[in-house]
Parts: sequence; structure tokens; C-alpha cells
Amino acid sequence: MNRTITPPDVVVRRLPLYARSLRYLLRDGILSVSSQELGERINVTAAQIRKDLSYFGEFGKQGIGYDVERLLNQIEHILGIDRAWAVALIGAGQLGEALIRYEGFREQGIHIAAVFDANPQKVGKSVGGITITHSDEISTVLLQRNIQMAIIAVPADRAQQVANVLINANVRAILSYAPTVIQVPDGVWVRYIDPIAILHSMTFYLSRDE
Amino acid sequence: MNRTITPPDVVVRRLPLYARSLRYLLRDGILSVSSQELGERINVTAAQIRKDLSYFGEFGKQGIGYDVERLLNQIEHILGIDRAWAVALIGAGQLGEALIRYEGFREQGIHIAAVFDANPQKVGKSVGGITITHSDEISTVLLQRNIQMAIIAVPADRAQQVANVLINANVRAILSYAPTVIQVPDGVWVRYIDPIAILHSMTFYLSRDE
DNA sequence: CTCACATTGTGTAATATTGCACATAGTATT
DNA sequence: AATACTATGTGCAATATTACACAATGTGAG
Repeated sequence: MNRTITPPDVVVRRLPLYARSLRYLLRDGILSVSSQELGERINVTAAQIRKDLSYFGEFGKQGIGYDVERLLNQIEHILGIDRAWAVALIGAGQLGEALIRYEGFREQGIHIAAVFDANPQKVGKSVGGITITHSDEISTVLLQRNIQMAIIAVPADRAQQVANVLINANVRAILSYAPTVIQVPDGVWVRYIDPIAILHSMTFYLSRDE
Repeated sequence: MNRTITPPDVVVRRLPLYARSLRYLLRDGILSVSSQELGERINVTAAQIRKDLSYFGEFGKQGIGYDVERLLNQIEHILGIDRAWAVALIGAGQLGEALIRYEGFREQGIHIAAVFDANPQKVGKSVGGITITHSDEISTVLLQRNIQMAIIAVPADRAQQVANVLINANVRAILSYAPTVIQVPDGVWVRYIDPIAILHSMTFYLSRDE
């Protein structure tokens, strides 16, 4: 029985995709779905989905499949996204501003609750209804407000030092847009958004067969 | 000998990270590096790096390590990033505009060579020096200019139909920012930028131990 | 020229991930 | 109530990925 062991990270990373697909099904008024059907929508085998879910419990009905709303609720609960999360954004440049204005975050429970920038010219300004604070205040503000997640949107050469400050402020999950690898201690999670690396990996295949 | 088999995709996806780290080393005037040192910078074991490289040839010197510039050149050649790539951008909304203005793409050989939007109000406008074309023209323009890569920055409910058009226009590599899984035939590569899914997977760990 | 040292490239082992296939159980039909 | 279907949950096999560990080899010092 899988439930007794901690789920591999690769499984945890798929759960949000399951949740999203279920949300689309629900929106379209589809009440029930099989692992087969769900899998076809997101290019995952049916067995994979069932095995993944088995780490967390039994959610389906044999012969029937899964109740869409119920499974969605369960997955959202497992991921902890049945509540809102306050996130700090570090860096209010071109990218940072675009992230502030992106509505998808708030719609999915990601609340950008504080924005920081090291440029004094930006501090005090308001973007998308939120006032930019100086980066020196990161630690104070985050500890005070108990913010545990952060998005890094600063240049690569400043990313590590920003991360260090965040870690000191008890941040435990970081999403970095900076094109560099960040070193963090155990217990802190870092993930990256790296479009250039992605494009550069695909050029390999384009170059290859032509 | 590894060189005779095709490299796993997981290896190909690491190559751009190696290249980037080597670029930083080169910029800092570091001429030589061991797999150990390189690995420490990007959190990959030394053995992994050596094994990865072995799919493509022998690049190091025993007892010494790797010549930074030489290895960088080799990896860039393997990936096909020793030349520029023309990329089409579909969707000139908030996100699309931010991507157009992002200098990192051009600096790394990614040239946004054409921008499309379905909104007639946007067509004809110029953003960052490039004029927006109507999405109806995607196929014509891409075939004519032989553009094989595209970035999708349209809402989720339009992503699949955009992808279909792209595939028809012989696009073989797609980077999608739309929060949905796209179906493509064999021979076409799709990768995703999905910050919400990433954040939602990390909340799992934050929820868990508290 | 020889020796001590460092680091590669790689065969092999270990681990992680995915996929198969089937017993099990719920539903619908007659 | 019996039968035919359907689709789950899971043990096990297959595959993929990572890590180990060492022979091979190039370098530099003396």
C-alpha cells in the first residue's frame, strides 16, 4: 500500500496538473471522469494517474471512475491550495510588474502580498494596487507577516543574495525567474522558470534532423 | 560507449544549464573547470556531468578538467545555439508584450521575428520595434520565413487551436505559457512555463510540515 | 625520467519511475 | 438474482536515471 510512504516529488508536481484539468472538466459540467479520460487530456497514462493518487488515498469508484468535484477538492486539500497563500515578490522591474498584473495568480490563490525592489526610485511607487517596499525591509516584513513563499524576479547576479535574505526570513519555497542556480539549505524548496533554457534544449532536436 | 545511442531528453535539458554556467565562468575569467566544480555550481553531481557529456564525445583532459571556452563552444554547437533562431510569438497581451521587451531572448540567440494577435485592435500596432500581424497570417508568414519555433502566449482556451495552426505551418518546437496541456503529433516538441503549477506543487510541502 | 597527484570516461550497481495486467468491486440490465 | 461490463487499486516487471568506483591518462615537481 503506497499511502504509507512519502510521495516522490515527481508525483507532487503532477498533482497541480490533475487539479487544473479537473477544474476545466467541472467548468464544462462534466461530473465524472475515468483515469483513462483524464490521462488523455494531459498526456499521462491512466495507470500513472491511479498510481499517483494511491499515494494519498482511494478516491475513485470501481467501474465508474472519479467524481470530478470530489477528486478536485481532495487534490486541492492535499496540495494545501484549498486556501490562499501570501507570496512576496522581489524585483519590480519589467518582469516583476508583469507578474503583479497577472490575474492568474490571484485567481488560483496566490496573493502577491508584498513587493520589494532595491532601486530607491521605485520604492514608494504603487503598481497594480500594491506599494513597492525597499529590499532592506524584506526580512522585517516577511517575518512580521509570516510569508513563507517568494518569487525572485531580479537579475541573475543578485539572485543568490536575495535568496539568502529570504531564507533568513524563514521563506521555505522560492520560485526564481533569475537565470542562475540558487543554493539553499535542506528544507527550502526552489524551482525555476527558465524559458531560455527550455528553448535552448528544443533547438537540439531542430538542429539534429535537418 | 555512450556516444552511439541517442541522449535521453533529461540530459538534453541539462545541457543549457551547463552552457550557462560555463558562460558565467568565462565572464569571470575562469579558464578551466572540473566536473566537480561545475557540478557544485548547479547542484548536479560530478559523475552526472561527465556521464551526460559522454553522450556527445570526450571534452575533458584527465587530471585537468575542462577548458571552459572550448567546452562552452562544444555544448553550444551540440545544442545548435551557436546560431540565432527565429521564433514566432502568438499573443500580444500583457504577457506577450513583456516577452517582446525581454532582452534576454535576443542576447541568447532567440529572435522574436514575428508577433501575432487575433485582436484587430492590436494588429498593425508596433511593440518593441516589431509590428503585430493578424493571427490569420500565421501560416503564411511562418512558412514563407521558415520559422520553426513558436511561443504561445494566448489564453488556455485558445492554445490548442493556435498550436494546430502552428503545426500546420511546420513549427516543430513550441513553448507554451498557456495553462493547459497541448496535443501535438510525433516530431513536434512542446514545453510549458507554468508558474502556478510550480507554486501549487510547493505548497504541498509547506502545508505538510507545520 | 620517475613519481605523486588529479580528474576524466565508463562499466556496473543502485535507485527511481513508469507501465502492465489482473483481482476486486461497483453498476446496470434482464 | 444472475450476468456482463467497466474501471479502480496495486503487486510486480520493465525501463530510465543516477551514483559509485576505478582503470586510464595527462601533468607537474623534483
